Amino acid sequence: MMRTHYAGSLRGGDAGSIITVCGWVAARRDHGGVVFLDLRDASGILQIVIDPATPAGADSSRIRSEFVLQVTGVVRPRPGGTLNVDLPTGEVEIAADSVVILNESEPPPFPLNDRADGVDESLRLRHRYLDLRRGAMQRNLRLRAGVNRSVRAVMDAENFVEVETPMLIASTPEGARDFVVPSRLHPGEFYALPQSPQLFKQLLMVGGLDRYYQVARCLRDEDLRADRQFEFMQLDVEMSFADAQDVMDVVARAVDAAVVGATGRSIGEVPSITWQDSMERFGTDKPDLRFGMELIDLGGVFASTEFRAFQADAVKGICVTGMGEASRSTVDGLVDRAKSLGAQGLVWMRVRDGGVLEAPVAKFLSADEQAGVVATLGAVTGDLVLIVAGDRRMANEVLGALRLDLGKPPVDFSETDGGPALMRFVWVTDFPLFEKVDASGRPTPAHHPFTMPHPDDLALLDGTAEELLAVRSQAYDLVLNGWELGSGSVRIHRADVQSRIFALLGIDAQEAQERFGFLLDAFKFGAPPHAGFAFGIDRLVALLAGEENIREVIAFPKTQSGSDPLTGAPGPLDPTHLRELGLAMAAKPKK
RNA sequence: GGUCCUGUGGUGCAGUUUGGAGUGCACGCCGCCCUGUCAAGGCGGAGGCCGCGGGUUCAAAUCCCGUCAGGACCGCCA
Repeated sequence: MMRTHYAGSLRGGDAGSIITVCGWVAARRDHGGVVFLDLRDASGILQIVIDPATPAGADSSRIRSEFVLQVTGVVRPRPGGTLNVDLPTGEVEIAADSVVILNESEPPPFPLNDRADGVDESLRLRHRYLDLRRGAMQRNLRLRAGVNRSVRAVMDAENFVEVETPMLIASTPEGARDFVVPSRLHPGEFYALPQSPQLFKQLLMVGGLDRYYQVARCLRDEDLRADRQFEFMQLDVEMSFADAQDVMDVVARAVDAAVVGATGRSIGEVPSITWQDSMERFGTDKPDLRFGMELIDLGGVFASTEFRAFQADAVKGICVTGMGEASRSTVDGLVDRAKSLGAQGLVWMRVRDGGVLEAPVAKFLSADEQAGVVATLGAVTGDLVLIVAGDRRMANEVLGALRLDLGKPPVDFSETDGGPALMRFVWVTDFPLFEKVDASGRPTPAHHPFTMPHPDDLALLDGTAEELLAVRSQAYDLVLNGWELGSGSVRIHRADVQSRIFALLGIDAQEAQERFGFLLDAFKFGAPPHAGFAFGIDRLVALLAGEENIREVIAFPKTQSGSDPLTGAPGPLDPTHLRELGLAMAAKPKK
């Protein structure tokens, strides 16, 4: 046994014990005679005192940062006046009898304490094994493990069966770009890595598993973002003989358990909003409910306006509290931002005393219209009113983006100012079945092609493009503070309905049979009605950790360009390896 | 595919706007001093391809072009 205690576990009550601890040197304070060491292990930091007169003093001048030590000594209360209230172990210290240097260390390339907060991320990733020693990373990974533990406990308790699904599967060109793996035994053929276990979990329902879950790795070859990696983890759930509400209830219990475990606070009742309402009020399908600044329809105010720009499909506005004094360049920046988001322009108005509007376009607006803007938006002196007119979807999305730019609070669940931190979960329901309809009248699915249409809208499936876009699905998203945590739906469980949807999507019978024949076949043998959900573990953990970026909660993440500074991946394959796989480079790669 | 930001001793930054000697700050590192510190303190020292390449100029960390790397975003992400 190399140690008797964890360094961070010792308290005043342990005084008098003779103990052995192991860990890394976090700091060394050499007074010429007595030497203080801060010894760090997974549990925390403990002060070691080395008296030059003891055997432990022999090597003390050699010891440097990140040396690995085994220290034996007696726990003793710190002398009066030298207690450290900032340290959980601050009442005690170890008077070292013996210090064994288990390993030496070069000076670390960056500080491993809080000073590392600003260190270049690629340097941290190149030496991730050092970065992981830092308290912040230790906390994040332990938080992550706790979230996994909590959700598993709920799923287990509710009789869900954990089933693993394959990583090497057939490529399906729908949706995200697949990562592919060449087959050695079948030269010229490829496996794909799963974007999600979607089809398998539906097959598990046909297979009578009744309730399935998996903490599943998903892979998508799409560009990376602060909240997106090639690889990510989902709590994947599927339930037979269940409706949307059953699924949402289970997911809410799993998320609640994770949040309670992490923060001690329940998420409470999760409210719902329809997709339609979310788009109209927040200009997005993942609304951040931590603040207001809702989008207001000004169509009524400008119903018979003379102002050309407002004779549009939709006129919508937001009122930015207290921004009326913003500089012209700031406001011009908002105009540029709106244009870059696809707006024709952005009308802005400063609200002055008495509801007087100061704006370049004021002269084009009647007194009634100006008064209507102020009244409808509830604007007061000092506010800035922003209005976008044009296509309704565009106007909503542009204002939704501006709303976030101007109002989004930082990601932070810590207790601030003694008040409760803000977690605003919301279910977004009644998504449209189709995202858009192309020129030939062919729709693309908003969720995935296995989503059950809303029963009231089935008749619209034979309709015009406009009617197709109005078809609602039985799909639902869980949103937290503007982050899409996950989505789910009631699935199609009948071969005839699934074939009809495939046909609508332009997948003819032969193609459907080739790609998804196994699913359609399975549906011929008594597939139960089923529904499911999947939510992103990385995103939930990041939000619970107060991180803006999921790389901070992933042990070994990729950079934005998809490379790994630690291992050097991706890299070239040697010619022998390529030949074995039946592959040849079509062109000399760049670099 | 696109827009924007960043790149200066091991680390974090200032210096770039308005070209004039690698000039500065903090930390770390090395040496010496120091027996109660808490990211100890004092004194001294070492350490630089100003990401890389090209151009303009008498002169480039600084201006221009290109490129690489990292980041934020748009597209993309059923």
